[in-house]
Amino acid sequence: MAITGRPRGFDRGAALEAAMLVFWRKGFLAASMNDLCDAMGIRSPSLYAAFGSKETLYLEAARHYAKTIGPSVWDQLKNGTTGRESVENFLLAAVSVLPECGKMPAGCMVTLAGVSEECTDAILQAMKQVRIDCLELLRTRLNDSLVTGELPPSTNIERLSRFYFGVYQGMAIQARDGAAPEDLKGITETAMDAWPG
Amino acid sequence: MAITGRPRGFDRGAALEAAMLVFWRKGFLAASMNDLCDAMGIRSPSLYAAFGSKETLYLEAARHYAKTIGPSVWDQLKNGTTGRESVENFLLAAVSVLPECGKMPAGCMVTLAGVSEECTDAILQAMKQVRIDCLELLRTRLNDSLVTGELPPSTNIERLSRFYFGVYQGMAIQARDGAAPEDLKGITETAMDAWPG
DNA sequence: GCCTTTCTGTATCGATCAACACAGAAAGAG
DNA sequence: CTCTTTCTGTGTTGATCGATACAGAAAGGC
Repeated sequence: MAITGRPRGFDRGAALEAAMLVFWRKGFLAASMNDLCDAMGIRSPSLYAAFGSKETLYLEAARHYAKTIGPSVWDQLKNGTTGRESVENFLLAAVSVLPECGKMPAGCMVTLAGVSEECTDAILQAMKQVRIDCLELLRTRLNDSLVTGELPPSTNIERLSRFYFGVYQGMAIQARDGAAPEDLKGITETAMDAWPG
Repeated sequence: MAITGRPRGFDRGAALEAAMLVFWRKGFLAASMNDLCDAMGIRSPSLYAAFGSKETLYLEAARHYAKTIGPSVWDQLKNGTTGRESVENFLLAAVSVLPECGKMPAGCMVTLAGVSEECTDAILQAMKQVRIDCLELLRTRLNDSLVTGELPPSTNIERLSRFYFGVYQGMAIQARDGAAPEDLKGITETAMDAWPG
């Protein structure tokens, strides 16, 4: 069956990107349909036809964030010969990504989303799952360092991964408050002083 | 001039406390007048007569939070013979305050407020000022340890205070996600490993 | 050409938002 | 008692929310 009917008059991917930026900056509830339509350059019937609803648009925007923005930070956990180096690279990537930069809002969309009960249950659950997955990435990397002997056998991996995750989250909030990259870099360097050994 | 007129039929302080809990849990935007009136046990004309508007009610609720909840954590910075002990007491207080407990929502109202642009400018500015004041409390305490010689003269106080503030903020977010006190305690203990020396 | 299909623009839906008008109720002052 | 003052309850305001109905426009298939 060939495609037929009037073709869509806008770039769906570009519209999704624009919606992501609005949700990232304002959150789910504060981002009104007017805000979204204006940023996406379309009218609401086109939005609903292409994305379903405000809620499903948010979920897709969050997935888009996790695919395009997230990896620039979290993939750094695979970049490093040692666990310590990997974690430091991860935090340093956060230093350069979290501050406001051009059209990109400050902070992390996933970290700041759903911390207040302003979203639907589906959104809260989805965002929480992403955070669980992120924590798991840290846990996995640190566990690798445990089995290779880089970390002493007595190391509490759960505790250490939660700590570095918390450092990332704290940096995300301070970035929202306008912290400069050098401020965040200081946090990173101090956090690395807590590395075991 | 003696007081006259029909006396208020509700406890203003108790109503403010109830409003604080609603704002704390849901945030400014998601907390509707209906939510607030129900929790406070009054009708909206009484609310407006006693508190002005939703915005001024929020600001007063935030001040109430800063006077009643905040000190249980931040006053610990004065409790300790050394700076290290004070900071550890501060974080341990956060461990016991941040998780959900009875009617108290999880997390820190000030930390979670105004991270998304869902509030009025006045609220955003007020909350940011509170966070600035908190950071200053840490900076002051650490500087004391610098002048007493507990911390080496080369210590970067700005960096260290931002670090421990970030740890607190990260703990606040993880508490929102349901982290248990023992999870937060692990973060605290790891963070203390970063103490200079 | 015409038919079918899909998208776009206008205009609007009911619901909910924060805020308030107004009248009655509850106190003290005289 | 009456008068004044202040608070409470009912009901409603205009604005905005997310979401659509509907008609016309723009494409392919025939």
